[in-house]
Amino acid sequence: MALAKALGDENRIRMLLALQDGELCVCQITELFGLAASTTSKHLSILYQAGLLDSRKHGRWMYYSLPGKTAPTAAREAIRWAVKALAEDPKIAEDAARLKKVLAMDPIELCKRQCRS
Amino acid sequence: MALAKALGDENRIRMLLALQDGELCVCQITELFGLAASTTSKHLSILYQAGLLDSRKHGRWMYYSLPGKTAPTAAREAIRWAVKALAEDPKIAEDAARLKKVLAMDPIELCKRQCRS
DNA sequence: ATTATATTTCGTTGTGTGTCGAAATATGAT
DNA sequence: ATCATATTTCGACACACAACGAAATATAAT
Repeated sequence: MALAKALGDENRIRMLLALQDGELCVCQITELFGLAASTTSKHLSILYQAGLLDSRKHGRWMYYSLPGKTAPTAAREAIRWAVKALAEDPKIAEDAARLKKVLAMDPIELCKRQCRS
Repeated sequence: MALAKALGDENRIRMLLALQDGELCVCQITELFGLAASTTSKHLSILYQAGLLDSRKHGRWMYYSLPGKTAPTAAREAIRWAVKALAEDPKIAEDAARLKKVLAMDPIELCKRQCRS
């Protein structure tokens, strides 16, 4: 039931799908969606607690990613459904496009800096 | 996205799964969950608008059921996921048990009467 | 036509929760 | 040690929405 609830929020499900191409850190996702960092963190925490995300801490950066095979099958099936269900959604496509820009941003100069590696 | 939101409410997803064994009318679902009739109606309406339910009016009774093959595949996949994801959920099992009692109730005498046929 | 009943619509109320900013925590850099 | 930065936690607020009861609608029964 926590799964369904976690996926019930638009921003959360979009965050989940934004991770399809690999892990992102909180500040990247924050930049991507234009939310407060604390809000982003909360959403990611909810997804994580529902088993929908893996996390990895590296220095000050917290990376979230779609879970691997270790994840409970219920969570993996939920993700597979979400990916399929929203494959055509224009908002998801826009998110993907914006994500490219975020990934291309100069990691140093950024106020909301991109934090890769 | 409406799909995920519709499934994000606990009562709604339980109502959906309660329809696994066939159509039910609003008063039966109302009895099953102990909610106000108007609340039940609203939930069913939201599920219906998301494409997750079929409906059929027969006399004064409104029957809701899981959609057939005519339904959009997105909705059908959502239902398949929900059924699978909550197959083991104790609340769903309790709902199914209570449903049996509701179906066994005397259709005539019931205050919240069962309304079959 | 009138009455009874099933459902929906509407208005209201209360709770949940998404959002933010500020403070706290954690870690890296100087 | 001090400072900078990434994230989380906390408190407050606003808005969404689930719940109810009452009124409205629809249909059957008398």
